[in-house]
Parts: sequence; C-alpha cells; structure tokens
Amino acid sequence: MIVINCVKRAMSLAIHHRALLIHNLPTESTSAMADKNTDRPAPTMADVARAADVSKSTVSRAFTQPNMLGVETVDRILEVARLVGYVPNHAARALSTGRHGNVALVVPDVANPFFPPLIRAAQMEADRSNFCVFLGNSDESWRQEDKLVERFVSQVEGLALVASRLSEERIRHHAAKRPLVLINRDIRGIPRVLIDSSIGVNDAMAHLADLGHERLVYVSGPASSWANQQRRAAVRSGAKAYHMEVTIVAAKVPSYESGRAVVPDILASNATAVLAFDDLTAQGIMTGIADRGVSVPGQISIVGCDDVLGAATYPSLTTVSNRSDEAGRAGMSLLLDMLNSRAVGDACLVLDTHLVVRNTTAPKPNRAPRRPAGAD
Amino acid sequence: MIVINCVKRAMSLAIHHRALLIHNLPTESTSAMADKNTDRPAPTMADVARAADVSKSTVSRAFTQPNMLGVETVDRILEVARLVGYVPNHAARALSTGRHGNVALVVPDVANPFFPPLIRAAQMEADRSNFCVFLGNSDESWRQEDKLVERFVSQVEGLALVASRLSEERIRHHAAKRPLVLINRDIRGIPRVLIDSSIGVNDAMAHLADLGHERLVYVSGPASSWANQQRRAAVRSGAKAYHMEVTIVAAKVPSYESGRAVVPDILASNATAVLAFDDLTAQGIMTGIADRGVSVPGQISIVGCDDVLGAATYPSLTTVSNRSDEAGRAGMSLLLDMLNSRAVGDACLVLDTHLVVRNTTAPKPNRAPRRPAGAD
DNA sequence: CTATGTTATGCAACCGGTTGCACGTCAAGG
DNA sequence: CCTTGACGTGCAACCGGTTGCATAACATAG
Repeated sequence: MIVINCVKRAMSLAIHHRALLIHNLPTESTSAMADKNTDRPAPTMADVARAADVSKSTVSRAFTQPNMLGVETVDRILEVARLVGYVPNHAARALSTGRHGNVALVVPDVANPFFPPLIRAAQMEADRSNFCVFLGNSDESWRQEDKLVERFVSQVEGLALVASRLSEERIRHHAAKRPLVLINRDIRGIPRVLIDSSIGVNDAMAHLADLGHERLVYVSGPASSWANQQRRAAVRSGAKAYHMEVTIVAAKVPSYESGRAVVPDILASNATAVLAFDDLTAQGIMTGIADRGVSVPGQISIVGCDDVLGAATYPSLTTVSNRSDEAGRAGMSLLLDMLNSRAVGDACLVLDTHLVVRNTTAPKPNRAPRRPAGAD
Repeated sequence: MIVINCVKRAMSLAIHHRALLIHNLPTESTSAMADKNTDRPAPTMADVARAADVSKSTVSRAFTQPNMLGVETVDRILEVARLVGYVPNHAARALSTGRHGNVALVVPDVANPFFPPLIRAAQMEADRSNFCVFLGNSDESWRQEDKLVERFVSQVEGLALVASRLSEERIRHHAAKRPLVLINRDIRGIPRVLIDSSIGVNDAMAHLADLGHERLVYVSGPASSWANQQRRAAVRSGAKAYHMEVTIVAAKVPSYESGRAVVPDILASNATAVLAFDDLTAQGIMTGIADRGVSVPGQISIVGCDDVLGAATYPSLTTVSNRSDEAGRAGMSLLLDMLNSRAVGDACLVLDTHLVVRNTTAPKPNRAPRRPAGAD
C-alpha cells in the first residue's frame, strides 16, 4: 500500500502514486485488475436474446412493455437477464427514444450552504421518478454556466437552473431546446419557483424600525442574482415605508470573506443596522465587526438572509428564513411535470419567507457607533 | 402569472398551478411555447454534412480528428455547423465509442456540510477535463447507494463513491465493471483516497490528557462509515497511550439532532470530555449540554471532527481539521487518471489531519460535572 | 370449413454518431 | 511513363437499444 501524507496539490500526488504503484501489487490486487474491464464487455440485449432463445425485440419488450408478451416469456427473459447480469444501456435507449432519464441541476456554488439542502431535495425528488441528475457548479460565472448547460443539453430531458447568472436571452435560447425551470430567477414564460424574500426583508425592516434604527446598510450580493435584486428592492421600499436612510455596500460574491471585507465601509457609513444579502456574508461581517471592538447587537444590529446557519453563530443571528429545500423539491417536481405532460405554461410558484428574530438585533444605541478602536 | 404563497407540499402545488395555468398565457408566452420543442428536432451530423456538401464521416472527423482532413474543409464544416446550430450528441457518441464523458459521484448526504466542499472540488476537477458529473445522494442507505450506482453505471466511464455504505462485495462487483475510486473507504485493490483522522484524533486526545482529563466519551457515527471505524480505533489506542477511560455512545446518523439526543447518555457517563464523530454532532451536543445548565468548556470539554463550522459556534469548537475539498479533488483526479491511462493499481492516497484548538476545551474541572440542573 | 380477430413474436429499419477500409488524386521516385 | 505512397474523402457497418409492421398460431364467430 502506498501512503503519501499531507499532499498539497492533486497534480503532484497523481504523478507520485502512479510512479510508485507499478510495483507492489499483491497477488489479490493483480487478479482484481485482471477482472476489471477485462471480462467480456457487459452483456447486451442480443446476449440475453440468444440465451433465452428469443429475438432482441422480445427482450426489449420484456423490459419496456411486458404486458405485450406472454407472462412465462417475460419471466424467463427476466430470469435469464438476471443470470447473465444484464443491465440496460441508458445511452442506447436514449438514442432511439429520445428519452434520457436524466436531468441537469446547475447552481452557482455547491459549497454555499444555501444550496446543499436544495440540491439534496431536488436530487431525491428526481430519484423518486428514477431520473439521474447531473450537477453543475457555475462558480458564479455565466460563461461557466453556459458551458455546462451546453454540455448537458444533449443528454438530459430537462434542466433546472438555480439562481441562474445567465442573460435572459441565453436562458430563452436554452429553454427553446429543452424543458427548463428556473429557481430564484424570474423570467416571464419560463416556469419558475421563487423564494419571495421581500416579505421577510420587509418584516426585518419593520423590526429594525421598531427598535428605533434610522440608518441601515444593505450589503448586496451578486449583481446578476435575482434574489439580490429582489432584496435590494425590498430594502428600498422598506426604507420609504419606515423612514429609514439606506446605504448600499457591494459584496460581489456572497461569502464569509466578502463579509469581512466590507466591514470598513459599513462602519464608515455611520449606520446602526446592517442587512446582509445572506447569512454567510452576515457571519463575515459579524466577526469583522467584533474584531474592531464594536459590539453586536449593542452598537450595531445585524440581520442575515436564508437562515442556513441555524443558531450556530454567536450571538445567534437574526435572519430571514426560507426553506430552500422546498424550492429544490418544487422546482424538480415542476420540471418532471413538464416532462410527463406537455401541459406547461407560464407557471410561477412563490414560496414565502419570514423573519426569525434571534440575538443580533437590539434597540438603537443612544449614540451612533464609534469608529473602530483599532487601526485600519 | 400565478402566485401561490406558502405552499407546503410539492405535490399539491404541482396540481394547483397546472390547473390554473391553462388560462392567462400572455401572447409572448404563447409564442415562446410555440418555439419550445416545436422547432425541428435539433440538427444532426447528417444535416451539417448536407449543408457543407460532404459526407457524415467527414463532419465527424472535423470534430474528432481535424488533422486528418484538409484545413479548409475543417474550417468550412465548423462554420456551417455553427451556423445551423449543431451540437454533437453525447449519447450517440457514447454508443459507438463507449466513452460517455460522464462520471458519477455518490455521497451519503449532500446536506451534511462535510460533503459540499468535496463535491464542489470534485465537480470542478471533472469539469477541467470536460466531464459531466452525476450526483447521487445515498441518504446513508446502502440499498439506495446500490440502486444509484446501478442506474449510473451504464452511462458513466467511472465512479467515485464517497464514504460508501456498501459492502465490500458490492463495491468489488461494481469496480469490476467500471473504474471506481473510493473516498474515505479503505478496500485493498480499489484505488482510494483517505482522510486519516487518526492523526488528528490522537492529537486531540493528547491535548485532552494534557488538560488533565481522564474520562472520555466518544460519540460514534454510522457503523458502516470507515471514518467512524477509524476514529473509534484511534480513540481506543489513544486511550491506552494516555491512560484514559473511554465510553462509547452511539449516534446512528451524524446530525445536529443526533447530537442533542445523546446528551443524557453523555452526562450519565460522568466523563469530563467528549469527542464527537463530526462537528454537526458536536454542535448538537453543545446546545444540548448548554440547555441542561452544564457549562462548556468549564465542566465538560468537547472536540469535534471535520472542521466544517469554522469558528461559528459559541464557544468556538475545538475540532480535528481536514480538507475535504482536497479529498474530492484528489479522488476525481485519480479517477480521471484511471480513465486516461489504464495504468492503475492499488493506489492509496492518505491526506492528513490536525487538531485545531479553539474554545471548547479546558482543564478538567476539580469535581466531575454535576448532574444536569433541570429535570429529565 | 372459412372468414375474422386476437395474441405472441420476429424482422428490419432507425436513432446519431464513429471508424476500418477502399477509392481517387496528385507528387515524387525509379 | 509507370509505380508507389501519402493524403483527403466517402462507403458502409456497427454501437445497443426501440418500434412499426408483418406473420404465425390459435380461438371464436359465421
């Protein structure tokens, strides 16, 4: 066995182990290798047909339309198939039927905690209908997203794009060739499910206004994100309704680091409350602020979005909660509906959100927060 | 536009919107529908061949072996292809070449924060080689995992199983038909990458011993998890080395809830330190313990594994850190190596781990922790 | 006993690419 | 001038299924 500890780069390790493993193949391993892909190339329908003494067509029907055949024939074929270890070939089937039994799911960032529950729910929903799901990570880039979609399109029956960064034109282009649903992106004529955070954001602003806050910073997310546009708009309208003054600070990508990075801008604004595009950003902001000796929520209140951290932060984060898994399930369900019945149209499902008040919001301090104690 | 707020079950909403959307299709939407899938069924190679006045073979070669053709021929064909919007058909290609350009990645639980970084890294690594990746969620069940693998196998070139719950026999079975790598599962003869947490666990026990702790609880994870077996073994050997008494408490699945559930057992054990299978479990334990009025780390020290929560908990969690993304990248890289060069063997890459000391560990209290203050 | 179904199965074409082999052209070598 | 080889391209078979149509067997009705 080869052991390499603490390898830093995949490339280097790939080279290493390959170089090393030429030798020491225990006999069992060698025989295992002999098995591998050396056995006849997997039984096909023709093999089964021969073994069961019927035609290819009959074998095919035994799997797809059993009631068209004699019961004992079907039984015999299935038995034979099991014995020889036959597994139908998806690709071949897709070629003649046009039905691949696959769907694609594309998200901006798998590692952002907003998405995993959504992915999981979508995956399991697809699984219930025996669909396989391709996962794509667009890395917040529309080019990457477009490339992925293009690569997927020839082997899927439908696509679900989550928080798509693509232009409306590209989305329509793709939707024209394959059934496509959007999650957290709002384009007329394309079926979509939306998490309406404007409700929760509005609640949050009412909550802050109640606490006496008058100056708010909204830390925005990706410009091409529908959720961001919607949240910003909700902040704007909330500002009017509750007579608050709003400053917008931009964090390009939603992440812990982005949050930390915008802390100076936040403190410079003289605001007493912060609404962040998402919890990750909010968390970064919290630690950044704490590092500068400003207390939360004593001097500044903070509200996040998405409720993906639970009560794990300290102080526990007040946030706008939604059920992203629900969006995933609903989106996939919608897509599967489209695949079964052509009866689709301008469907739009809206899931609502609500404010969860925890411990990062408190009444406005008497004086505006001091400048950070430390330098920089 | 149809709006349905606060829908609870996907099924019901699917029915709803379908019922509702028969009407109100704005004209633009209607025309969009007309486009959809109504246009000729996507241009094929034959279409391009006709348009470029060459044979199918030539078009094929223009894409796959351009240097076999005259340069101007290639240029013309590519141009024509672009014009008619031709996109090669993965499935058809796979049928004749046997190369699908797909790989499968199966994990126990997408939503467990240990996996998303790994998934993301694996996905992006595959993407660099223009591979599409299927994602499977085994839901911690070997049956589900087996089903997924079976479904994937006919349309992928290789598989990566993360923390597989399958029996060794099933894994060998699958490995015999397709290149397969394991992540966090150790089977001789099957290429694998392992995160060796025994190092970190040992460090953790040394750390606790330094602090004077003599009685430890190990909260175990899934029995079929290799990581769990490894960690438990490391705890056992550490117990010997540092003369600690160890109790094992079982949490079947690694989750926040499981952690909370085992708190009574932990407190009953009279131990002064806890090592949890993973951070999620540790987090559950922390809040459960806090709820009972026992202080961390004052009365009980807690150590997690995986370091997926960062410093977000309060107190921030001491934990055994690893880079799961590195494992994902290395695993996928290894798989791609196998696909390119048949030169594979008994490869085994081991990534190491280290202890990150934060604020949930402290010297052993003078007296063993009291029973919980509240009832139950 | 023949006309008419009904049911179970086989034949062969087709899905959209890939590829071994054959063919034609043109240039260099004998 | 004729061979020989390299080069560029086309033909046709093949990958592993699906499916419309034909056919054979058998039952029922006229």
